[in-house]
Amino acid sequence: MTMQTHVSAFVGGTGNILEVARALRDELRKSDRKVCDAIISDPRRILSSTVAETAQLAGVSQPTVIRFCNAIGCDGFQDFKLRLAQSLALGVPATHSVITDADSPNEVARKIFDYTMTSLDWARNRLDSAALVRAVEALVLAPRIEFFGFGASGIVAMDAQQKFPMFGVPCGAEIDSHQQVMVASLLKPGDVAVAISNTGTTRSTVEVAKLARENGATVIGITGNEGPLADACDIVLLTETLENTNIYTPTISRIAALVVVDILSTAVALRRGEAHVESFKRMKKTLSQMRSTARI
Amino acid sequence: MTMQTHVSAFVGGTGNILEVARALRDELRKSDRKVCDAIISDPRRILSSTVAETAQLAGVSQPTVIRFCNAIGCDGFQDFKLRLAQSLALGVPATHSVITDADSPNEVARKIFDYTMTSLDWARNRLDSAALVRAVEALVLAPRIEFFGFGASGIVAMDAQQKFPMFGVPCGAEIDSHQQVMVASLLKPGDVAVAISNTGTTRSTVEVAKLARENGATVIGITGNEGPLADACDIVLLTETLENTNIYTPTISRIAALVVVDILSTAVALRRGEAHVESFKRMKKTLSQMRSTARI
DNA sequence: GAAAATTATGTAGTATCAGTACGTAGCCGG
DNA sequence: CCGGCTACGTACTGATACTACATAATTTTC
Repeated sequence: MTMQTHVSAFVGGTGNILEVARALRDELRKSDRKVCDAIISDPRRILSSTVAETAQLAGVSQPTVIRFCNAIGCDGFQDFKLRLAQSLALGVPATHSVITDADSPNEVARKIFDYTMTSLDWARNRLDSAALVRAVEALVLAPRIEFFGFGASGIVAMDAQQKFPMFGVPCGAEIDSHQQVMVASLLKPGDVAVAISNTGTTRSTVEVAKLARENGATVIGITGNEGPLADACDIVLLTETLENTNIYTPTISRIAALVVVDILSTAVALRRGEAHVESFKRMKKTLSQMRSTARI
Repeated sequence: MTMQTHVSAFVGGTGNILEVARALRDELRKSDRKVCDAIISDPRRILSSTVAETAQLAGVSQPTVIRFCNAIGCDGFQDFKLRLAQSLALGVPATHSVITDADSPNEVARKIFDYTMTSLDWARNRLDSAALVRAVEALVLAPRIEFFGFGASGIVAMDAQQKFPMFGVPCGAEIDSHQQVMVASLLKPGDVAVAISNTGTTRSTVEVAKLARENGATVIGITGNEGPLADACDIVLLTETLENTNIYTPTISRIAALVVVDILSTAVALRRGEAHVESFKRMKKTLSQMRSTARI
C-alpha cells in the first residue's frame, strides 16, 4: 500500500485544505514536506503560481509537487489550487495568523475576521444535522421556551430571547443563577430549556439543565465542547470552533452560538406556517416604523 | 473604448466574483450574458469544468468564455475559477439562496451559515481602516467607556461591556433609554461613548450620541447603514452587510457588530501593553477555574 | 553487514487546455 | 443601400499539467 492511498483514505472531500496540509505534514515524504512548507509559508503566492514555479520555490521537481497534491487528497495541482483558494477565502487559518502586540489595528481586524470566518466554516461542517432536526422539532411543539447562560453565553441567551416573535411562544432568558433555578423548577414536560455554555463546563448551567430535565422539560444544549453540559442535555448542538491558541483571540464560540440561534429561530418560524409568518411580518414593519426617524 | 475596459475599470480586485457577475449581468454582451447565466445557475459545476465544457454549457464558443472572464475583471479563465472558488467557499451568496418554507432545518442551517459568512466577508472589505485606527486611539486614551444600544444592538452593547477587562477601564452598557440619557449626560471630554445601531436610525440612540458629544465625549458609532447616527458621531465604523432581501433572513449586522467589538477590544488590549496583559491573563485563568467543574 | 527489494525522487516526453490572431457575420448611422 | 463598428466563431499556437520511465536512496532480510 502506498503512502498516497493511505493518506487520502481518511481525508474528506470537504474541509480546509490548508488545515489538512498542516495536519498531515509530518506523515509526508521528505520532498513532499518541502512542498508543504513552501505552501504554508506563503499560500497566496501559490495561487498565482504554476507547477514549475511552485517546484522551484520548494526546491523540488515538478512531479513531486503533483505527488504532494495527490498525497493530501487532491486530484492534481489544479484541484489543489481550487481548494487552496477556498481555504484562503476564509482567511489564512488562525494557527498561522496569531495576533501579536506588533500588529496594527488593521492587521488585528483582518486576523479576527479571518479567524471568525474560518471558525464558522469549521462549525458549519461539524454541526450535527440530526440533532438540529430534533431541536427544531422540540421547539416547534414547545408551549414555552427558556434560555439559560452566563457571561458571554448569557448574551447569547438574551439574544435568543429577543427572537421570541419567531419562536412564536413566550420566551425567557435568565442570566442570574437564582432566577435560573427558579425558572427551571417551574418548567413542565413539553417545555424546552436551552442551556448555553461555550466551555460546556459552567457549573450552574449544568445544574440548571439537570433540574429542567428532572422536571420533564426537553433540554437543548448549545456548547462549544463535549463535557458535563452535553451529558446533561437531551439534544446537543455542538458548535465546535478552532482551538483557542492565543489569549488575545476572542471567544468565537459565542458567534457560532448566535448563528445556531438564528438557524433555530428561522427554522422554527418556517415550520409554524403562513399564518404566523403574516403576524411576524406585521411586527417587523411596526418595529421599523418605530425605530426610524426623519433625517435631520 | 471597448466594453471590457469600461467594466473592469470599476471592478475591484477583491470581492465576491459571483456577486460581481450578477451585478454586471445586464451590461454584458449578449453571448457573455449566456455564459453569466450558465455560471450563476450552477457555479459549482464550473469549478470542475474546462473552458470547452463551460462554452458548451452556455451554448457559445470557447473564446467567448474567455472574453466573459475578462469582461468581469478577471485575468483569464484560470483566474476566474480561482475567484469563483473563493466565492463559493463563503457559500452561495444570499440572493441565490433565499430561504423558503420548503427548506429543511439543514438547508436553513446551510443557507444561514452561507449568508453569515458572505456578509462578514462583505463587511470586512468595507470596513474603514482609518476610522478603525482613530477609534482604537480614542478608546486607549479613554478613562471611561460607555456602550449604548437598543434591542439587538443592546445585546452587542452588553457584550462589549463584558469585555471591559480588555479595555482596561470602567465600561458601562445602557439599554434603557432613561439610563442612557442619564449616563450620557455625565460623560466628560476624553470619555468615549460607543453608540450601536444596526439600522443607523434608532431615534433614541441618535439622541444619546448627540448628547454625549455635546458633553465633549468622543462618540464612536457602530452602524450598518449611513444615516442619522453616522452623522451624529465623531468616528463611524460602518459594518455594511448584504441587503436583507427576505424576511426570514436574520439580522446579520449584529454579528458583524460583535466582530467589530472583538477587533476594538483586542486592538485596545494590545496597545495597553505588557503589564496590562499580565493582569488580563490572570483574570482569564481565574475565570476558567471558577467555571470549571469536575466531570460527574 | 551485504545484497535485494521497495520506496522516493528526478528526467524526458506527451496530451490537453487556455489564450490569441484573424476572419466573418450582424448592427447601426448616414 | 453602403461604409464603419462591434460581436462572435474558427483555426492555431504556446504553455502547462500530468505520465512513463529510469536512477538514487532507504529499508529489509538473510
